[in-house]
Amino acid sequence: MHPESGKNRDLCDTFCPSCNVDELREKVLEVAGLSEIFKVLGDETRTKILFLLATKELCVCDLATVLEMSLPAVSHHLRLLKALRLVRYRREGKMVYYSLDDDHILNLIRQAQEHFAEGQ
Amino acid sequence: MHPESGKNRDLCDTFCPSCNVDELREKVLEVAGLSEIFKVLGDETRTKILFLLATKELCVCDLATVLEMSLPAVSHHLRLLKALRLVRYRREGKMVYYSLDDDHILNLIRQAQEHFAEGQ
DNA sequence: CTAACGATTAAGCAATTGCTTAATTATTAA
DNA sequence: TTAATAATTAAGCAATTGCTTAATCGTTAG
Repeated sequence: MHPESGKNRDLCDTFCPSCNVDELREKVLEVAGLSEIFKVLGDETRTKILFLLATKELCVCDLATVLEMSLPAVSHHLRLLKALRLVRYRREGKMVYYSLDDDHILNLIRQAQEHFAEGQ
Repeated sequence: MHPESGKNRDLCDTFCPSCNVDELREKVLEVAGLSEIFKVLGDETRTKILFLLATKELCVCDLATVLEMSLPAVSHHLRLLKALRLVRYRREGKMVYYSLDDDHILNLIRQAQEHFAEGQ
């Protein structure tokens, strides 16, 4: 095998060029927890909801109509978005209006649109 | 109920303020298919892989070591990333080296980092 | 050739996800 | 109060996901 030259390697027998495992493990911590945001947007319905709410506030029923989905299904997604503080809600009589509570998430969507637009 | 004033509404009995369903359905098409990118990044391991490969090319075995995962598990993720043209690979002897094939995806990760950094 | 190693693939499984229907809550109108 | 409507919640289910182990492929060394 190879010497234990500060590389913590258990799998490969060979060395990779200038690869310090500890350093890389340290570095990868920068993106820890990040996927939670991406998971939210990983569902098409949720991206659509956020995108729609970015233009104006809408009630659950309207969202369901536009998205052609059942009311509980939409409500389920809104609950998640609410828990992550991405949307806020406002009750008005029998209806509950939702709106975007985090403009920053829109940048992510726009960035993805660019990515998508740039072919590949 | 309400008149069919070009609103295609099936669910609510009431009108929402200045809400044209057809228009919104049109608009929402802009984000259709977008969630595919987010789904990829929705898995922590994949985000980590992309982030690591952004710094330098690494073999599957090294990735497995750094991420403390089994080799097949990592290979599985790389296969997906390869299919989406996010990474490229290069065989060198017994080892296969992967590297980032799409710098644009890094912007998405950075943007998410900003989002994360800005509290909440 | 055979043996060893890195990587991939296959099969199977547990956990998660996103929906459904049904029941419940909140509000308003009669 | 009762009835109706918008929304939420609960329970259950099918599909998907991400892993595991085992088998296989590709390359190199002996």
